[in-house]
Amino acid sequence: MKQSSSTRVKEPTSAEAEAYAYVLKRIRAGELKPGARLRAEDIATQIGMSRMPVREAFRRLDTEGYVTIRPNRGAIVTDHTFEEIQELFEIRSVLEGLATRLAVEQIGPPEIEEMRELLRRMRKGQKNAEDWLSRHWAFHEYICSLSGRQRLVREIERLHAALEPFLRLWFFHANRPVVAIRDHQELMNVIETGDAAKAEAAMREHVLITAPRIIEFLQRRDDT
Amino acid sequence: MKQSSSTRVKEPTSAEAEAYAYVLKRIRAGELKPGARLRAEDIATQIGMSRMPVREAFRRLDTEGYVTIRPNRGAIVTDHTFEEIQELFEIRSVLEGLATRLAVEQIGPPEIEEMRELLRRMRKGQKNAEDWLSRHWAFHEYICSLSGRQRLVREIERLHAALEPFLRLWFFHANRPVVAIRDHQELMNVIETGDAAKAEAAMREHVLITAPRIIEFLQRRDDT
DNA sequence: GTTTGGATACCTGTATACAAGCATGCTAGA
DNA sequence: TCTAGCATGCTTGTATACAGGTATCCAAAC
Repeated sequence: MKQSSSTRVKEPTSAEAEAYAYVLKRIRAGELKPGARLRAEDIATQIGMSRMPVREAFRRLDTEGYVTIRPNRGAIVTDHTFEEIQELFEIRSVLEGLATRLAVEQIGPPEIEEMRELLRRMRKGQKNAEDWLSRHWAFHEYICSLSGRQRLVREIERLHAALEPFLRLWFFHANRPVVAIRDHQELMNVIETGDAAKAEAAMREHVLITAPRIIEFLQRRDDT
Repeated sequence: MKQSSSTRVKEPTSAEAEAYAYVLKRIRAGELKPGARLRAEDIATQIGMSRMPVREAFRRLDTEGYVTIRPNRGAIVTDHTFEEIQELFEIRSVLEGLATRLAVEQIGPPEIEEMRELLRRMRKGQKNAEDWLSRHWAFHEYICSLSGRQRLVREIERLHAALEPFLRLWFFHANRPVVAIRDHQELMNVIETGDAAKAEAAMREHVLITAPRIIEFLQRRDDT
C-alpha cells in the first residue's frame, strides 16, 4: 500500500538541500564533533552527488554558525570558544526573553495545559539524554512560537542548534535533568501569572543559568 | 609610493567574497531594490567571473536575509513584509539593549568623549541622508562594540544591514534627522549615568521607536 | 638529532559543459 | 476574440574538468 504523503518523510527538493540536511543532522547528533574536518568529496559520495551542492550547503552552514570555512583549507565543524558559548547563551537569553514577553499576551488555559503536558514529557524522558534534549527543546520552542514571531523563532532555533552539541556533551556526562526539571517548573509558574515583564526576566535568567554550568564542565573536560 | 595596507581598500581574497561584497554593496546602496531579480549570469559578467562563485554568494546572502532564493526560479532581493520589519526592529532592540548593558561597565571618560564626537558628526551630517545613515550607524556600532562581544556585534550588524534599505527610503523622503538627534542625545544622557539597567531599557526604547514610524511611512507609500 | 628546504600529492576553488525545469509566446480550437 | 495546450528558449541546478594553493613527507645540511 502506498504511503500517504503526510506520513512520508519529506524528501529534499534539491541536492543542496539534501546535503545541508545530511550534514546538519550528523552535527546535531554529535557524530561530527566540533573541530572535525569536512571533506566535500567524502560527503558528496556518501549521499551520491557531486561536490558542488555540498559546497553550497557548507556556505549556508557556515553562515548559520555550524561550520567554519577556512579559505583554501576546507571546512570544519565549528568549535566555539568559551567566550563564544557564553555569548550565544547571552543572545539566546534576551531573544527567548523577548519571545516569552510577547507570548504571555497570547496565553490562555489551553496553552497552559499544553505547556504542562510538555513538562510532563520532559519528566518522563529524564533517564535518556537524547529524549531529554528533544523534549526540553520542544518546551522552549512551544513558548517561543506563542509569540507569533516567525523570524524571531527562526533566530532562536539557530542559536539553540549551535549550542546543542555542547548541551549534549554536558547531559551525557553530568546528568543534570533533575535540577533542570525544577527550574522549568519555576519558570512556568512565573509565566502562568501573566506578568509579561516578570516572565521575560524569568526566561532570561533561566537560559543564562545554564551557561556557567556548561562552560565550567567544558573547561574541566579540556584540562584532563 | 606604495600604499600602506591600513588605508588600502581590502581586496576580497576569493571570487565568492568579491561577488558577495559587490551584491551586498549594491543592495545596501539601494541600487538593487527589494523584489528586484538577481541573475547570476549578469552579475558574473559584470565582475568578470563565472556563475559559480556568484551562486555561492547568493546562498550566503539568502541565509543572512538580504536575498531570497526561490527554487528553480532564481534569486531576488528580499522584500520584507511589514510584520518582518517590525520583528527585525524588535530583535535589534533587545540585542542592542544587551550590548548597551554590557557596554556600560566598560565606559569611562574617554569613551564618553568618543560618543560625543560621534554625535557631533551626526549633527553635521544632518543635511545629507547618506552621511546621516553612516554616521548614525557608526554611533550605534561604537556603543555595541564596547560590550566586547564580537558575535553579538556581528548579529546586530546583520540585522541593521537588513533594515538599512528601508531606513534609507524613509530618510530620503521624510527627513527625520532633526528629531532623531534629540533622541540620541537623550539616549546618551542615560548611558552616561552608568546605570546598566536603565541604559538597556533606554536603548531598547530608542531602537523600537523607529519601527512604527517607518512602517507607517511604507504603508502610506504602498497605498499611493 | 634537529631543522629547513623542496618535491609531491591532495584538496580546494573556479570555470565550463550538460541536464532539467520554468516562463513566455504562438497556434489552434471553441 | 479568448482560452487552452504545446513548443521553444532561457534560466537554474548539477556534474565534471582544470587550475591554484596547502600540507605532508623526506632528504640534506647544520
